[in-house]
Amino acid sequence: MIERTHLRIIRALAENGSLTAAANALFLTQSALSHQIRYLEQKLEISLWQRDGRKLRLTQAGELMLQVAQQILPVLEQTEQTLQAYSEGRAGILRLGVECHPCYEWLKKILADYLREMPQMDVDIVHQFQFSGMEGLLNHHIDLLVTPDAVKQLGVIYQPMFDYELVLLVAENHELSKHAYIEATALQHELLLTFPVAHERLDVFTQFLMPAGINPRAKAMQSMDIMVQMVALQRGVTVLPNWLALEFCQTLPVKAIRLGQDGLAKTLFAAIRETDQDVGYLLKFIFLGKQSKNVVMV
Amino acid sequence: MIERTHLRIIRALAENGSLTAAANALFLTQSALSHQIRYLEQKLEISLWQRDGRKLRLTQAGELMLQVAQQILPVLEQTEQTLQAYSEGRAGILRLGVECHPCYEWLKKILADYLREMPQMDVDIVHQFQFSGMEGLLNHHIDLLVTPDAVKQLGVIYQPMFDYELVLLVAENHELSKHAYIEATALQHELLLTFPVAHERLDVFTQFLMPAGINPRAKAMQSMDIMVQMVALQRGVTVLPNWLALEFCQTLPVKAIRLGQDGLAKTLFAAIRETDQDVGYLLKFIFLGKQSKNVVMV
DNA sequence: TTGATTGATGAGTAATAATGATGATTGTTT
DNA sequence: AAACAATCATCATTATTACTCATCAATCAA
Repeated sequence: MIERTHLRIIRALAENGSLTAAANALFLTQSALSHQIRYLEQKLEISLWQRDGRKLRLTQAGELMLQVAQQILPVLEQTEQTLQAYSEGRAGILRLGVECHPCYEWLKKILADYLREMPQMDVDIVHQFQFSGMEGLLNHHIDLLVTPDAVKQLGVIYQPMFDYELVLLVAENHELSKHAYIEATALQHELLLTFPVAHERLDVFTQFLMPAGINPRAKAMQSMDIMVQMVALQRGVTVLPNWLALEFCQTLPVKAIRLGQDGLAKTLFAAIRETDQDVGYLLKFIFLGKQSKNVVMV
Repeated sequence: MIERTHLRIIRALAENGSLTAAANALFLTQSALSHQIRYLEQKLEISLWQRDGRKLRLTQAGELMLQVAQQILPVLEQTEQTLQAYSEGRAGILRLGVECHPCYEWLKKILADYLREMPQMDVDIVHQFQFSGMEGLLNHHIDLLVTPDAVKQLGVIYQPMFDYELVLLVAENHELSKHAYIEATALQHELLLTFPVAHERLDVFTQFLMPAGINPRAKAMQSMDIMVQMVALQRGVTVLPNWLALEFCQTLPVKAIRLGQDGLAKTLFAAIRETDQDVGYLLKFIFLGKQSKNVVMV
């Protein structure tokens, strides 16, 4: 019954004083407005205005409609603006998932840039999942998953963002610190400090130690900073992304050493649902992620 | 851009789970809804939903639209209901003007009935006017004027509601109380207690005393009740509508006497603007006013 | 695999909205 | 007073928009 036009007409009439003026303001003819309101009046069996001389005067019903118009039209106009922002990928909620500790460290470096460039965006970071980050992505609990494992999955596409290398971190005066690189056997009798996750989810184990049949003592630590402190005090060794390791090398007596002759190369991927391939704010994140070398590698 | 249909469609989709179900709920075809949203999506360059299997899932933009729909649609629906009530004359604000004291007394008797029969109506009573009640009516400060003077006025029509008679009220043991009626000369030496308005606006003067050239002492009183008390105590006489006078006769030692052989007949009119001739809540008031004999004459 | 369900899409039709022309009324100016 | 300008209502016509029908593609269950 009551359509947006009717509200617009009533408001324009109130603002411009006459139907003709209102029509001009709305880029329509006076006739059009007259008809529109007439149809509504017929439907509702009500009078919205009365002629008073050659002007129109709103009836009580008309005044009510005007109030409603002044309440509703701004909401619609605001909504259109916000949707516009959505469409240009400027606004929305970026729901990010991160599963691994290095991913989270990397994300912290990236995020400030993203928020600076996308002032209308909110960001939710999820790192606890019922089952896995992938499941969170498929269930629409998150819209983008930062992961180093590009496991093939129907309906999900991956974009590589950031290449890095996992390196061993040892104390500067540790005997291994003299080597340019080490083999798995060198770790046989070391204490390996790790993030508190299953060994199957740690690349040092799956891609370096286990293939060589080596299984050193390991100790899970809650805080990365304490982990590194302990390395500096020769109470163990650990494995970190090279860009993190390099940072610590600058402030602590620790040294980074390549794992294997060729190093243990990794890539951070952005996983998104295939259906979200052209969602602006996701693409923007991926774009910034690909530029992250400049931000992360100080 | 965003029209009511779009909001209805999004809401129906959210409520019914599928487009087809939503279409049924709206008595439209699935195709119609699909098209409508498609056009809007094109206009706004935005996606409101995505296919997810054979169901649809709202995007963030769609969720925003849903919120807006849930905010706005109830307002419109409520407004239509209220307008419906307006159209049937059930709701609105009855802005009444009263100029004379007897009118106000009469109104007090009527009003309860009106409010009882029109539960959704509010009533404003205006008795102070810049210039006159008529001016208030023409300026749209009031919509109905209760007046005993049906002065011809362009654009204003009168409806007679209630006939009454102005009578003299004297103490029971006053010498005039023996007469069935009195002439103006009988008041020559009486103290006339009046409402606090100019004598030209009092019918006793204009239609009874002045034509006979009589000009008794007069005293304006603020309260009608005190005025009558003083009459009962022989401290003066006064003139009241017969139905008010009769009430006092039942509780106080006072008597009502006709003014002149034929009595001083009056009529209360409802004055409304010609343009409001078929405004329901005004007609209802006039209708009840015409039945007021039963209410007022106990 | 088949069949049923659901949504998208294109073409055609029905319904609605806008226009232009005209007449009536009102307020102003000559 | 009379002529004029401004304003709104109304009618007939045209332009636009919304809806339906038919059909296709994709999904899901039997």
